[in-house]
Amino acid sequence: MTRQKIKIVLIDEDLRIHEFVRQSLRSLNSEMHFFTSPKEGLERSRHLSPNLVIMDILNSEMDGVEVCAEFRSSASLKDTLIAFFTTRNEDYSQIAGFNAGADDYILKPCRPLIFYSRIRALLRRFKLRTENPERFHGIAIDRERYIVRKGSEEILLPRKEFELMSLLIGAPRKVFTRKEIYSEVWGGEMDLSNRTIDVHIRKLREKIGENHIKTVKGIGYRFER
Amino acid sequence: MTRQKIKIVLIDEDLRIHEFVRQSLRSLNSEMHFFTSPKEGLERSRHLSPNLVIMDILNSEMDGVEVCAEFRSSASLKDTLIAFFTTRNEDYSQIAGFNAGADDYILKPCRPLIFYSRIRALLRRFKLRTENPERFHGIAIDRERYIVRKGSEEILLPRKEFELMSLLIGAPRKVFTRKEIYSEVWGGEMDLSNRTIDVHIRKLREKIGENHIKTVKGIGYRFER
DNA sequence: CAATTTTATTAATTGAATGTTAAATGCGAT
DNA sequence: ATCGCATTTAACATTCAATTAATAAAATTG
Repeated sequence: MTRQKIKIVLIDEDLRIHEFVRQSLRSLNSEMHFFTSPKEGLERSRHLSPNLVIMDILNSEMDGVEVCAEFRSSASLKDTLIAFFTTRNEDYSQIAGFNAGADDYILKPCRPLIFYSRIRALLRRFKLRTENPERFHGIAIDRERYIVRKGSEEILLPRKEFELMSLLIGAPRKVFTRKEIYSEVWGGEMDLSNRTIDVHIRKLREKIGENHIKTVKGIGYRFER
Repeated sequence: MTRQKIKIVLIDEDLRIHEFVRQSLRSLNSEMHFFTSPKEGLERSRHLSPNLVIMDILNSEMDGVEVCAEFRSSASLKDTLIAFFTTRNEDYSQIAGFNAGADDYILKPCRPLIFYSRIRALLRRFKLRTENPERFHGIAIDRERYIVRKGSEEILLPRKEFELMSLLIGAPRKVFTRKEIYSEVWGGEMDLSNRTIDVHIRKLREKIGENHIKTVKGIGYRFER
């Protein structure tokens, strides 16, 4: 099994922090995505499905705690590790951060090595969790190469099919409503007479096997196994 | 829900710290074991298999880092969460702690609420991994997966049955009138000659067992565990 | 205890949601 | 522009949840 790169998202308005994080974590084999706007970071994360998000708690447009809560309420992102990295060292701020579901709260300024150690400790736990064999069920997506793996087979999918697959697989067994699917994969509102989701589901079932995507009539679809 | 108690081991020479930890974590549903000697703590832990060990890094007889390394090299304890709780705030000490496999490094002194938040964040991650829903007994709905759990059984229900079940289970033992049921699940006014609720009740009883939904003649239905 | 009302049960019917295929359209690369 | 593929639309088929219908059983009432 090709070990997947760890995906890290950083959200911070200060570009010097981007540089700090890049440098501190350079020895991790990770793919990093940098954002200055929390809104954009959150939106892009829905598709990136990062393993770890590092962000400041203080942002001009959207509070980090809100962003954190958003992550936790999204089925496909609720397992994402979240670490706050901020100058805010007030008790209530830390407590609010942890209450919102944060996994660590690191104070600025911070030595690169300490920062690296903490992040590595987080990821170490995470890996234990994801390497747990019961979680790995044959089918996985490789966003970097834009393919879906099924055992040793590599399945090439067109964009929409890939995004749809990616969404469903992001929260196995969760039922995604047609609305959810449409807004996540296509964006915007769906008109009811639209059979385009069905057609894409059909093609996915053709390619990955008929038994993986179950339909829940009147609600939507869910991915299994 | 029968949830297994979290097992916590504290190793600290200072008895006031024992008290601090006991107080700070009292709202966790945990079973705590206190030790002043790291040797004893380590030995007893081999039998206890705690979920979390909190310890000072500085001990007269054995260094915390060594203890930590011991845990990590023991097959049965390598999944145990380890948090250092210490006054040693030198960089090299923290780094050594994390290198030895620690999951968090909390500095003394520390506010009880912050301490609690950090420990809870650790356990939150951990529980995701270990909490197995198999132990659950009773009936509950899982709207995300659109299933009803009965013990370890997962019951699939069509939409209306699911919504009806969801309504009844939302207020166990409350009697729902037919009118209430109709307006909540179907919407609008019910016409009296309508037997559709009865049929749905029948199907639910078939699927979740005959004894959970009681008829209150002339009024409606109520759900009991 | 009959008469009446209410609920139970089963089977048949209906209908909306989804499945399926093919054709039309869009769209990027050359 | 044109080719090749991705995506959407359209038309028709199928499925299965939801309802209705019909009959039986149980509870309530006088």
